[in-house]
Amino acid sequence: MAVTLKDIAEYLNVSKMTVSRVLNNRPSDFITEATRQRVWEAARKMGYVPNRAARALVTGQTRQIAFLSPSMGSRFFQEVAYHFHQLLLNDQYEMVSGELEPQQKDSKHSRGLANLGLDGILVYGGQLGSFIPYRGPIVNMGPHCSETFDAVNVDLYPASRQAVESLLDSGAKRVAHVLTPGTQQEFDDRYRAYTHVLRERGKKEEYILTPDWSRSAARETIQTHVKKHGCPDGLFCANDDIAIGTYRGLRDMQIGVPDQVRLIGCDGIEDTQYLDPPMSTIVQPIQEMCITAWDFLKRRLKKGNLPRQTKTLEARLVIRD
Amino acid sequence: MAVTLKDIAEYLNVSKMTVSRVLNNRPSDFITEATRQRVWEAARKMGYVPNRAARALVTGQTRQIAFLSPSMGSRFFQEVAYHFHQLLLNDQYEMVSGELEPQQKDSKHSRGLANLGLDGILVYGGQLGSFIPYRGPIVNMGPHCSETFDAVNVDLYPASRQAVESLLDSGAKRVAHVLTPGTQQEFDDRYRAYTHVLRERGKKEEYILTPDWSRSAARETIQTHVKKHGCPDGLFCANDDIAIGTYRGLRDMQIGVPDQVRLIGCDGIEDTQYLDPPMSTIVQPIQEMCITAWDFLKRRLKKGNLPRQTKTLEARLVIRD
DNA sequence: TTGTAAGCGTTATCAG
DNA sequence: CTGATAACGCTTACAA
Repeated sequence: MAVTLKDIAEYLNVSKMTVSRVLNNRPSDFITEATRQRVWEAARKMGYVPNRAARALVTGQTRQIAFLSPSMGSRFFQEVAYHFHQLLLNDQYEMVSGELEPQQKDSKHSRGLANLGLDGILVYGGQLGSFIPYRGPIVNMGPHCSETFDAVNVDLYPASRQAVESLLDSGAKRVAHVLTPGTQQEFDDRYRAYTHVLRERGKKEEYILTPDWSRSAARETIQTHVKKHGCPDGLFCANDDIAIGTYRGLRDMQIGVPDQVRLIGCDGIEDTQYLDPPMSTIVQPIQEMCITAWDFLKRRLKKGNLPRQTKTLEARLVIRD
Repeated sequence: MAVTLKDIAEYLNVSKMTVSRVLNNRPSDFITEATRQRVWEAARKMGYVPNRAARALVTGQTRQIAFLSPSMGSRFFQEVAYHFHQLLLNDQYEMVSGELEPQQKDSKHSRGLANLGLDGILVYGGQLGSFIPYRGPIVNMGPHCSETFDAVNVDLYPASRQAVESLLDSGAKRVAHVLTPGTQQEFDDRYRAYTHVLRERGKKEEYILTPDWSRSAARETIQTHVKKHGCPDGLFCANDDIAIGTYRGLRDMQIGVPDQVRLIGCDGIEDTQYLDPPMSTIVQPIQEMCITAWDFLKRRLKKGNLPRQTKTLEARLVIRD
C-alpha cells in the first residue's frame, strides 16, 4: 500500500540505505549531489512518507510526549496544555494528552498509559507522578511535586495567605473557603493558608464543599449554602472555575460581587479578566512553568543520568476589583 | 533495557508466541490454564510493557487519532477536543492534537502531520481537510465541510439570521458584525446571514474587524472603533471569544451591556453562561457533533470502502438577557 | 495446545 | 561515497 524506502530503492536501482541517507539528510553522510537529487525527486513523486512505527522500533524514540493532568475539562489545565502544545511543536514533538487521578490507578485512562510509546511525560499534579506505570523520564509540576522526579514546584502558600488577609483587611467579617475535598487536603497550600490565617486572627473557619471541580457544581453549591447558612462576605475559592461558578451562583441570587461579597480565585485563567468586574485571583506563572518543565525534560532526554532538576516558582495575588 | 516477549519466553522456557497469545488474550487462542497463569505472573513480575512501535509496525495500527483545528488556543476548540478526548479514551484510542491553518501548508504544524502514524484524523474546519497530507480516513466537521471526506456539517445560517433579526427586532438601530477576516468569508454562514438580513431590511452594514481571534484583540478593537465611529447598539460577533472580548472592551468604557448595546456571540462555550448577565449566543451541538464524527470514523476504520457518510446538524440561538 | 519461521520498514554497523 | 546484512519486538500463518 504505502510507499517504502525499498520501493524507491528498487525504482532507482540503489540500496535502501542510500535512500534512507538522502532522506534523513544528516551532515555526517556524504552523498553525490546527483543521486541526492534523484532520490528526492523520486520520493516526492511517489509520495513517500516515512513509517514512524518502523523508525521508532529501531531508534527507540517516538517523538511523542504526554501531558497528563487530573482533568482536561478544567480551563486551567487546558491553558497549560496549550502552552506545552506550542513548545513541543516548536521542537518537532507531538503531544498526547491524558488524564490521571490518584484514585483511578487502574482506570481506562491510566491503563492506557502502560502501553504508551512515549519519549517522556509532563505531568501536572503533586505526587501524581508516582501513579504512572512508566519508566521513562517524567517531569512533575504544580504544588508539592514528587520528590523522585524532576520537578517544577509552584508555591501557592504566600499568595494564598495574602488573599485571605486581603479579604479580612478589607473588612470582611466572615470569610469562607470554597473547595472540592481531595485526598491531600492537609498538604494543599490554599487550604493551609486559609486555615492558618483564620486561626491566627481568631476567626471561625467556614468550608464550603463542592462535589466536583465544575463551575456548575460551584454555582449550585453556593446557593444551597447561602440559603441554609446565610452568606459570607468574603470567599476564597480553591480555583478559578469554582470562583466563576460561585460568582454566577451569587448573581443568580441578586447578591452583589464585590460589594456584598468579595471573591478571590486561584490559577489566573484568562476568563477571570473578562468578567465584570474582573475577578481577583492568584496568578500562576503558567508560561514560565511550562518552559522550565519542557527544558528539564529535554535535558534529561539528552542525558538520562543528570542529577535531579528542580525549581520553585511563585504565584502572585492579583487584586482586580 | 525494557522487558520483551522474548525475555519472558526464555525465563519460562516457552515460545514467544505462547507469551504473546496469553497476553493478548484472544478468544480464538486456546491455552492451558496453568501456562496462562505462569505467563501472567511472570509478565507482571518482570514489568512487561508491550512495545507499541513493534506492534504498530506489524499490524499497521497505532490506536492514535489526531484532532486538528485551526487553533488550540480557542476555547471552543478546546471544548471540542475535550469531548473527543473522552470518546477516544473510552474506545482505547489516544488523542494527538494539532493545529492546521490553510495558510500554513508547509508550516511546522502541518509538516509534522506528514510523519504521523495515525489510524485516522478528526478535523474541525470547513475545507481544511484538503490541506492534510494524509491518506488515511479523515472526518471533517464544522460549517461547509469538504465534499470528499466523511463530514458532520453544522449549519449556522438559520440561527445567525435569527440572531441578527433578534437584535433588530428588539429595537437596535445600528447593528454591526464583529469578525476576524478570513479567506472564505463569502462562505461563512454568519457573515452571509448578517449581510442578507441587513440588506433585506435596508440597513447599512457595519463590519468591525479584529486582527486575530483572541479576546484581547477584540477588547482593543471595539474600543478603538467606538472612539472613532461611535457605538453601535447591536453587535453580532463571529464567535464567543470575540464576543467576550468585546463585552469586556465595552465595559472598560462604561458602556452598559445589554442596556446600551446588545451582544450576541456564536459557538456556545461554557463561559457565556457565567458572565453577568449571561451572554446570548448561538449554541453549536458540540457533543452530538463529536459523537457523530467519531462514529463515522470508527465505521470507516472497520470498513474502508463505505459510501461517504454525512450529517448536518443545526445550531440554535439562545437568548439569555 | 504449542512452536517455528518469516516479515513489517527502518536504521546501525561494517565492509567495499 | 555506497551497499549488504543484521537487528528492533511483535504478529501472522502454518506446522506439529
